[in-house]
Amino acid sequence: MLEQGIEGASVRNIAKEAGLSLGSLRYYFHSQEELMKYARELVSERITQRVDKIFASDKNPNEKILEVLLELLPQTSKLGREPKVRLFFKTLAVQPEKTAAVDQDGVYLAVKNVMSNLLLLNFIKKNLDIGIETERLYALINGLALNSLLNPDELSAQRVEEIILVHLNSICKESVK
Amino acid sequence: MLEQGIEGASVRNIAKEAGLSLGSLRYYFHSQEELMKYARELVSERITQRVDKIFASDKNPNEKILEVLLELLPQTSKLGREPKVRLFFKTLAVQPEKTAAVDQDGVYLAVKNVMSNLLLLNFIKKNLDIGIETERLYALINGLALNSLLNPDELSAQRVEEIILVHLNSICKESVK
DNA sequence: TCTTTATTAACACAGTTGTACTATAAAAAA
DNA sequence: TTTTTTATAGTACAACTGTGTTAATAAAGA
Repeated sequence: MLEQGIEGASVRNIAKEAGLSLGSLRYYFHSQEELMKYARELVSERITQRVDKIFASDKNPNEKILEVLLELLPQTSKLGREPKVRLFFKTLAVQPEKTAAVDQDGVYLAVKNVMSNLLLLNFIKKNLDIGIETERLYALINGLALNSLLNPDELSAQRVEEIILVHLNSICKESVK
Repeated sequence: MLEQGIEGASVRNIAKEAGLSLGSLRYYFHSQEELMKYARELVSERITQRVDKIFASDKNPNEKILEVLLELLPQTSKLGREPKVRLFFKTLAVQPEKTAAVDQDGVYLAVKNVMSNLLLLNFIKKNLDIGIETERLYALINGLALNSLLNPDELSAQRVEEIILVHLNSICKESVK
């Protein structure tokens, strides 16, 4: 996927990349859909694990939350390949009859996690609707992921971080900076 | 594209949908890339035209701006198919060596237009970086487009409008409501 | 009327796709 | 040792892909 795009992710190419024959690969995965589903869930799990690890570290909350959000984006993730591949699957799902559920999206879980943490810390400005703010942040993350992948030059890692900081500041109280 | 997804957009299927033979279609478009480029630009142009039309209407600025932004999203556009197809092309571009330039994206032009209008009207809060706010709004629009297409049930048209209104209010002065 | 151009259709070619089936080798169990 | 799983590889098939070529038809111009 990273080298040849979605079209290159054929069963044959994947088998070749894995050093297996076509028959061998199909011994483990009886269909392409099964293989794709496994990969999709694997990527989601890895992202979730990485996010949990950051949350479990002993930094201050502000740093944690920023680091988590940056970890979800292709340009700024230390994980490297996973957020990019996740977006590939996401765009692949933009197909009739192939819609993947949101709940199994590690990024959505991470965003919800970030928001409930901000709420628990009493960082959120008054009169904000948490549901709407969660979906707004989730959309921002997905949009940044898409844009930074399509236009890495204009939307650099530093730029992405600036935008996320601006957004966080806009939903957090003045005192938190 | 709308019926069978990106994979269904083969030269043969398009010819059939257009009521032409394969040879006839290739008389006008010598390659698939040429055909795709034409369609991509056509969609972008239509969106731009629609946006210009709204800006040229005689409503009050607040209404215009909201209407323009809603027009860029699949669920809320009165244009109907174009924003959805545009997103298909956008996700199609998430492929190595196939990156389409941002400048020819009608949606990006529209967002820039919205921001400079807000600035001209003196609606924007003080101390905001216009460049960053433009990219933030552009990412939000693309994210909303992606999410509402993948999850039309949770992210309904009304919900999308609420989110956009919240975002506009967050970057505009208190007096503008 | 004759000739040139525009338009349509049909077929062929080489390549790729997902899937199914079969034979072979290694490992484990009896 | 024999038998049964586990694992790997190879091949075949039908369907599709983009592209190229060639023939036939309609329209327009000289």
